[in-house]
Amino acid sequence: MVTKDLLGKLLVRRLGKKIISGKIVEVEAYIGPKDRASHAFGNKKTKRNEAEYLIGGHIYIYLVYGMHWQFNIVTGKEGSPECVLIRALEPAVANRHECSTRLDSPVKARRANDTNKKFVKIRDKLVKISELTNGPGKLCKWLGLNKSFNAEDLAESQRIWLEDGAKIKKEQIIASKRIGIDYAGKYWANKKWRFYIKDNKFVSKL
DNA sequence: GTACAGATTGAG
DNA sequence: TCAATCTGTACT
Repeated sequence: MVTKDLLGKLLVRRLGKKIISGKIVEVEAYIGPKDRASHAFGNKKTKRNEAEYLIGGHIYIYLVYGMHWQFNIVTGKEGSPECVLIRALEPAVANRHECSTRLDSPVKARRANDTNKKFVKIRDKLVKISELTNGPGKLCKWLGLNKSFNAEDLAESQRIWLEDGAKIKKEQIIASKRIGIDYAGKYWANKKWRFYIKDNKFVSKL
């Protein structure tokens, strides 16, 4: 399954001259027309979700709750609306002591061995690095993603792309229920299509 | 046209 | 616990 293969890969973003990246540590699969929780349930196609029908490797990004972006990677064939929601990243800043964001100039994180004690400054607020990308809305904010990235091809883009990272062992991958889709009914809501890396501090929820 | 719910987050 | 506030859908 493509979904699990994304775990451990590096999502790389170019912001001007700066390049920031994060390891994908949490994903959710949405498998198209049959999936009641998918935006493309019943082959539904609207202006919002039409990027989902592109060939795998494109980006599908949309807004929820009027304020948060959700970053998805399309995984299906053309016309086959399947995608993977990226729920959490482990930012490279966690290992490097440095960070840059579109929201603020680069700031050095406080040196500390424990990730939970490292901070970066965003809009004059200190944010725990471990709180930076542990949620689908948060990671989009950190990477400065918005509607303009919709339908962008990850293989062609000069501002965002994927790189291979450390391979994640099967034993390290946990499967669980997807989040926030109770409206889809028990059958679909209970599908274990959320995958995350065991013991990773950046996963949004246990 | 109006009403409403949602793949969330952060403040109080 | 709740407000923020965009988008598509299902109504009138």
